[in-house]
Amino acid sequence: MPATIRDVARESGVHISTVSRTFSAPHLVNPDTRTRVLACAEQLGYRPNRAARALITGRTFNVGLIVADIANPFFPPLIKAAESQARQRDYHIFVADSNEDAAVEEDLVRALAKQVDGILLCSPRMSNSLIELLSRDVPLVVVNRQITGLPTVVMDVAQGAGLAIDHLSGLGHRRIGLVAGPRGSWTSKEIRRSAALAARAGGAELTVFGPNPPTEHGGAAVAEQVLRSGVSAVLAYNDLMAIGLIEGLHAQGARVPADISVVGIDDIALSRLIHPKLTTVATPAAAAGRAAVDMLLAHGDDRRTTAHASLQTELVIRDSTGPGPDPHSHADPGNAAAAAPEAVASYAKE
Amino acid sequence: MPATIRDVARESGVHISTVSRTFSAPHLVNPDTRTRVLACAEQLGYRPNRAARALITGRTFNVGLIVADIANPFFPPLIKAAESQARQRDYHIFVADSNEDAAVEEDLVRALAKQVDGILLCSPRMSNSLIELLSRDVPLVVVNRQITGLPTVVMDVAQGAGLAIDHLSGLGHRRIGLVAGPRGSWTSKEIRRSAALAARAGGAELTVFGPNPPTEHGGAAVAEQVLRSGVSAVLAYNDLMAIGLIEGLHAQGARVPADISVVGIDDIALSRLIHPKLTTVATPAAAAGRAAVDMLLAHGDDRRTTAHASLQTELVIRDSTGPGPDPHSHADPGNAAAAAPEAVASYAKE
DNA sequence: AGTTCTGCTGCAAACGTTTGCAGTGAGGAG
DNA sequence: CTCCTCACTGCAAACGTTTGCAGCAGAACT
Repeated sequence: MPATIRDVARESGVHISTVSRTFSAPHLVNPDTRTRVLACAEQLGYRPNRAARALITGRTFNVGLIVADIANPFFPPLIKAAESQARQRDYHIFVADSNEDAAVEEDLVRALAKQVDGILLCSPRMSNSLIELLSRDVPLVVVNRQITGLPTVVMDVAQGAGLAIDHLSGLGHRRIGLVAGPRGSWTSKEIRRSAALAARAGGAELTVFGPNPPTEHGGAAVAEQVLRSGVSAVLAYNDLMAIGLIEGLHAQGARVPADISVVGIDDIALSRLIHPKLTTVATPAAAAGRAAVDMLLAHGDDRRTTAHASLQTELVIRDSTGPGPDPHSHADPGNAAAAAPEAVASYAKE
Repeated sequence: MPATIRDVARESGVHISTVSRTFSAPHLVNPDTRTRVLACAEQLGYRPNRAARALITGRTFNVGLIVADIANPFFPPLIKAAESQARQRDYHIFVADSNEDAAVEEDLVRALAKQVDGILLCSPRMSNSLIELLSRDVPLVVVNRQITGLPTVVMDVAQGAGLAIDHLSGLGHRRIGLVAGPRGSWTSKEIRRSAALAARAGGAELTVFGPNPPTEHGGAAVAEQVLRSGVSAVLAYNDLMAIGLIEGLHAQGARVPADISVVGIDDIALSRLIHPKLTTVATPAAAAGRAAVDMLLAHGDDRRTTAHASLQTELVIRDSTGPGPDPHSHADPGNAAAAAPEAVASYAKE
């Protein structure tokens, strides 16, 4: 029913190849012919069939975008930026949600592979080796994970976590908790690594809780354990967890930041809206989305270019952090000792 | 480079048509042959090329999903549900963001039309007539707008707005404000219509502010005007605006709900996390996403089925609403009179 | 004048599938 | 034994493009 290239050809009295060239290689056709063809096309409402084009050129002008959880407010700005950037280049974006599940993620990559020119893998939960394997089938750009040999875009969350810990130890906190993210997360490992370093440098002790689901609920669930452990400040894997944690702490009767300080990571819109306003590490999600699309598309034909982009993060100090406890009245050491094994146990788990 | 149907045929010693049937009409091929073909396909990593399939069948197994703003937390749950529902039926979803712009929206529909089997138009900003026009090119399901002659899924926000106003007038509020949404929004009109009705029934006066951009910022921007108008309670077009409004009111020194009550619409995750917890009308976004996909896909070949789904909403009373002002000490009537023209003016605008 | 070049256009093969039709052989009915 | 049916499989056309090649006219050289 819709007009095809043949209809336009017939109407404008030229061969279909000329019509084709009018669209895909305008400089090869006589200006007069071109305007005539364009007029007919316009009048017939002709739009090239992308499936047919894809069939022969092998390029679909689509890109896939796989995220762990669309409902996590960290992702929408990234998706939005990627979509807009892609659209500017006449690309469209398939968005898929892996539900934080590595197996689903793999399925999605495989399913999408045939109908896209490349895939943006955001905060993947798969193993590196699987990702490398899949990248042989379809161009991949990995966001929020460093993998040598593949193009990647990461937020320098290690730097950010370091700043956060420095901030806390600077406020006098000597026992700091880290609420880890989900199991497969590279970011979570990075944060832990960097936080541990910074804690040591600042003369503080770091206790790790997790892994946990990276949601508000995941944060709330660990609140009691955090409180029992006797830490006076906590860095959470992301804002959502930090917010959940604060809720949980309030529910347990603790005050933030008077009794315990909390720092998040991401700086989602939400973190300015809760009470207390969240101190957090701002990550440039939109910039990452744009960079990833650029990288995928620049990439072009020469597959083996493996660029790496590392985006700066920034500590945003708001109201959820305050001075550490008075050194003479701090928590019962027995309690503290009890907490240590937990930390070790969860450390070993991942 | 990737395996084609021909490779599988050669490997398993059958004709390509048999391979094709193995996948698209398994009952037509001998079980033995089928298993052999499947084995070869598996081994070669064969996946049918959807573009080629689309070319001949005319079905792409893709659907488009256009929203006004991905970053609006109302949409992600809807998108997530739609994506999941679609994936269950082996469909994939193109997500696009119109930036609240009707012209962009039209472009997106046109661009997507050729490569999807149908489009979900969520909270469109286009005119009804344009939507009807476009629906001749591509099957459309409209979400959050009632259009006769097209399949639609709406949240019964009129009912919800009525409940909200009843709640407020029940609390003794006699002068209620309505912070309207964006210009092209059907939902905003519905809310206004229903709120006006309910206000009259409850013996309250309704003052309309807007239209406004449906964002936190849009809500904050109108705070001062709301305060000056002397209303003691406000219903906002959505939670985001309600939250922005509360921020704005706080900034002006007003307390919520002591000085002024605020009700939102949507019940986004956020509304439970701010302080005070927001009283709001819960809309079933995920259910709407699923219903819309079902409708589009059930639709199938017989184009002219125009189902309508109307999803129940529900008032969730939290902490941002409280009793109305003491009748003897209410706002300066001169002030109130000054506010009325504003309302009328903005009413006429849309 | 002959030759080459240039700018444009047509021809036809190809991309990887699906699908109506025709062909095959085996088994059952008469 | 013959004929019909049935279950399966092969054949080839089609879907709407792109693109290498060839053709053709006229312009610009020699």
